[in-house]
Amino acid sequence: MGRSPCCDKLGLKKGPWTQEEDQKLLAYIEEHGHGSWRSLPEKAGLHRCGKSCRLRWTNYLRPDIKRGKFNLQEEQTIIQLHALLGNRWSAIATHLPKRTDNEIKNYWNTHLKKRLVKMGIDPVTHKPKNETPLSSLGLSKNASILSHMAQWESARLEAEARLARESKILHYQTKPSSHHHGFTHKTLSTTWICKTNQGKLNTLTFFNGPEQQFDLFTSNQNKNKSLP
DNA sequence: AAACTATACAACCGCTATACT
DNA sequence: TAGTATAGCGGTTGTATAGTT
Repeated sequence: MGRSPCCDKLGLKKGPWTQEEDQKLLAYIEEHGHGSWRSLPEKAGLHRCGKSCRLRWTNYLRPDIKRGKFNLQEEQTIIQLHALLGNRWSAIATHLPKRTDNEIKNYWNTHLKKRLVKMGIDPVTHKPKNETPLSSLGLSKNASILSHMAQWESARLEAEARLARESKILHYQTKPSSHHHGFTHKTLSTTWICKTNQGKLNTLTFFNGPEQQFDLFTSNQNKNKSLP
């Protein structure tokens, strides 16, 4: 309900962090842990609000963060998970160890989204933008894209229905720990069969946890699943 | 070399959910 | 039970840098 007023206080610094500030924050957390973020800045000798400190820590200073370029595998994972989850960056981040939701979100917005648009795929729906009939398209490239999209759409719809059912079950079985999206991604561990538009069957293993294998589309006819 | 534009990403804002009193 | 503080989330903005004219 109540919103933190900490950032509104006068005299608190905003904008890019300096090395000195980073060091102060790091040193404090290494020694004491972050504890209450609200009281941390004063204790650490920083003229920042607690929220700013928390973001700096979680998105940049945390030692278990992998920085630098995303590799192909990571890119594919993001695209695939985005097709299923939409802009649920924190949920996507749980399947990319050492990457932050902020980093993934930025990478999606600056790289991947544009790439899909270039390919003629709507980055929101993950469907081809213009519903041009197959026959009028250059088949080789577009057909594989459309095939890919059809498979994903099929899986996505199946997943949505499944998750809707599971979330109800989980609601009774456990107290949901995650936030407003209504279900706990981390607790789901499911493999099921989904049917593509071509009537083929795929197995889909879903969200076993960050350190376990994320294995979508294990059937043979889906070797073309990867996007360039 | 300077001005302008595009890109990348760090950081902030405002919201909701949850924990606590 | 209601009110408040805090954490976490996604959207958006600001700024530094690279590229182009």
